[in-house]
Amino acid sequence: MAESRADYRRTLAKVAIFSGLTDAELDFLAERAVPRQFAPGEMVFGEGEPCAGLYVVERGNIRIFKSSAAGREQVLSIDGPGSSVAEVPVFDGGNYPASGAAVDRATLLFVGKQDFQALCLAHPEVALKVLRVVGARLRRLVGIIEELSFTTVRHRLASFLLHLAQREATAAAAGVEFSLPGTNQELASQLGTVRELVSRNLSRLQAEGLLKLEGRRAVIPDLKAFEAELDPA
Amino acid sequence: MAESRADYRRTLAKVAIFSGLTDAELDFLAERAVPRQFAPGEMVFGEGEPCAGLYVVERGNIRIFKSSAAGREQVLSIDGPGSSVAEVPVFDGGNYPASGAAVDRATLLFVGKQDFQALCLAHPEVALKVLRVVGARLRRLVGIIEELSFTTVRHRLASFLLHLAQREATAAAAGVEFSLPGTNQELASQLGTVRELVSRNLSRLQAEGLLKLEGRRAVIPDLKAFEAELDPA
DNA sequence: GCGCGCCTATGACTTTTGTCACAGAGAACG
DNA sequence: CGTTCTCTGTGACAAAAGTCATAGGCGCGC
Repeated sequence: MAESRADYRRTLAKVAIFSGLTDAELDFLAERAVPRQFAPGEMVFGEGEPCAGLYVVERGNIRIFKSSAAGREQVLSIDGPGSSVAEVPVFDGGNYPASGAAVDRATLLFVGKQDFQALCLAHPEVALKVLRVVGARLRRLVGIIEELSFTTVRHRLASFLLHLAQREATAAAAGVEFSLPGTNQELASQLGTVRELVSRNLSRLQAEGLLKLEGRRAVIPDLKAFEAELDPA
Repeated sequence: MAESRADYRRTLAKVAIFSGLTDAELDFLAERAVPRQFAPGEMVFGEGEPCAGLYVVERGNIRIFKSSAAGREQVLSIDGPGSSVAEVPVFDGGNYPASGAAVDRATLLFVGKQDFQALCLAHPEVALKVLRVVGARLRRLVGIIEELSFTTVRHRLASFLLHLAQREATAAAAGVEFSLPGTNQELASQLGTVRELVSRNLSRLQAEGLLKLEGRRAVIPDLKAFEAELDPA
């Protein structure tokens, strides 16, 4: 038990909103944090449910999304180890604004609402850190709105691929190779569209020579040309 | 001077994030707040500019929006008296994520970044209140994403009209009358589309008998029927 | 290695959205 | 009163998004 508590503490210390806390303060949280295991695809919380507390990702990834009556989903963010999730509803007392589900096998630490609020009152800097994190989240949402409102599926897909490529980018290498994360369905729900359009647009980019596909491996032969595709449209 | 400072204090006291502060604390802010007047349509701040502080709306309305290279705009929110604006970039140190402009003749109070941060450190509850406000903002953004991603322009327009009508609603009256705010262009940028589609969809709703228009005055003859339009689609 | 389930690709089609051009209503102003 | 400006309404298109149905690939387990 003492050992796992030490583990939790290590996990918590890596989280942006808890950085800078003393060991004693981390222990306060670690003692109260409840670890929870999730299978791939398992729901962590559902949109509209009352919020009991926040989660910290220890292992795996969690996908935050909205779902429509027609069965479509729109991903709002995917958070990995070291991220915290659902800080917001903890504070405004409302329900979860969106659903959360494990992408893969994931371990999360649950921190109760009251414990967290107590911590914030005792340590004003924590609240400021939460605000920073929430600010980043807000920016991301604004970015999604911008993309949905102004750009085409093709553009969003290209921009998504570019981000993937830039992560992998080995300096100024000619051809960047990377692999497509998840299924086309999952890509679609991140881009705010449907499976078929992802498939079609991938084909189209390939036909135009901007992209080469082999299964789930993708290569962008000419990064410059690819980027140029994003500017005008 | 002392008089206008008392005015500022009155204004600040009405703002959600400053509620509960003592008179002395409000004075601290009121002394440092800088009043600024804006003409209709005038820019308050532009997307990407470094953020110097937040604004409190004393009179008038401010529109927060994104604009695209192609000249389209997407409104994120419209805030009236008693609202605060741009709290977020104050905390994460980044630039303004969107632009702000006065809708009508408006008076805003500017509160510098440092003054505000100092206040938050001295009064942890303030930070918690900011988090509540930001939480509401975040929910609204998620709502916009949901609508853009899942629904048609027609649906968004109908839902917008319904909200207007419900405000005006005199109990369970048969026909609700209200007036369309702003031009079709402005409506369009709130709904994430273009002028023509607003015009066309208004015509269509009218042709279907769900709506009656006379200039900018609108009447929904049968609220039930109108609402029913939103459920299935 | 065969079948099954899940995923992809794609053609054909509909609906929705957006663009362009232009005509006309209505207010604002000299 | 006529001019000018802005806003609306609409027809005619063009482009993008989404739907439906179907064929085929790939991996996994029995």
